[in-house]
Amino acid sequence: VQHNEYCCLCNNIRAPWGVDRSFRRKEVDAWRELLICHSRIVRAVERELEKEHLVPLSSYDILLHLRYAPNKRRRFRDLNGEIVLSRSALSRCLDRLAEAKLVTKLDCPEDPRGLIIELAPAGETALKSAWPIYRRQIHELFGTHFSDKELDFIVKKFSALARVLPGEL
Amino acid sequence: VQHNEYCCLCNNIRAPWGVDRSFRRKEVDAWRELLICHSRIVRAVERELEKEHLVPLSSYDILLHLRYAPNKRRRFRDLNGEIVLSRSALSRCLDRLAEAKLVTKLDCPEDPRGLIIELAPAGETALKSAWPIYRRQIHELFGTHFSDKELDFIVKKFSALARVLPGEL
DNA sequence: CAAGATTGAGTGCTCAATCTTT
DNA sequence: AAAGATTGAGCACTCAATCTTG
Repeated sequence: VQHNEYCCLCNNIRAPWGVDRSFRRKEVDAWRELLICHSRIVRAVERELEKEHLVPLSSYDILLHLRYAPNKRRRFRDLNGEIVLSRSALSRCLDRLAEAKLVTKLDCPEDPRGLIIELAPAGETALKSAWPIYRRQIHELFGTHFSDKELDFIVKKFSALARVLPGEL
Repeated sequence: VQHNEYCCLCNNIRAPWGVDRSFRRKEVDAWRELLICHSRIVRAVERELEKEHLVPLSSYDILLHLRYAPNKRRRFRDLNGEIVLSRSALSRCLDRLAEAKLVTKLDCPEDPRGLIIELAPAGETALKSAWPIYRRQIHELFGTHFSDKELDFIVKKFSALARVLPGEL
């Protein structure tokens, strides 16, 4: 893959229609490289999880939030916003997880409109099974290429960025 | 959004089923924050582009590669691998772009099996229209939060990582 | 058979509309 | 009207099978 010869997201001195002096080219370059790495790593991880008949990343994320929530329960409203999925995607993903008996849907005592999601035993098992594979993939495809200091930098900057970025909607 | 209270991808001292001393927690933390920022930024950018009736990121990426290719032409085979999309996704996206007259499909002289994609004038216009919006979004949601040195670091490390990562299967 | 590209079936995400309860 | 959650229609991605040419 030639990232320098052919551009992805304007890997050239000039913007598509000419010189654009008012932007930092670095910003676009950095963003482009992040996009490329992200897509490759995610694709590889998803393939590996699928191959081993394990839950996909989106489900993993949900199950893990539940695992560490008080009583292993969480309101739909709260999951939404903590999680990478959008509201409707979360709703559909929870349907699948409930169908597969990995989570249980419960009525909310305080608010009849509300929905409580509880981690089912099978959900915890699914989490345990997926972790070694996921962990190995993160290490091999990502972590192993960075030093401790570099990882500290990424954690610090990107968690700050995440807090500033718009969550849902 | 509470990334510290409830975990996304194991934001806790322990792995789901107990202590796992053999991995660097930093790796998972860094990966998690990248995932979150990526999903939020991409979602925001896509929404903004859509709102302005501009091409989505996947199309933008393809058109831009063509814009800087010799004669504004590129073989399908070559586009695949330079681009974020997978082979079948690229095929379908090119169908849409050809349908919209943003690119033209041509026969390949050297190899009858081959396919040449050419950037059409309307495609170049689409690129020009989308850039200011895209550029602004990258700046506001991403670039503005990093110093020059930090961006240099990201470009350096992630472009090196991209070269090491598996491209298309 | 391998390489280049497309296609069918299935899955899952998107927005916007909807329904229920406050 | 607003908040909480679901749903319908549409779109775009995935893998695997297919077709064509070398």
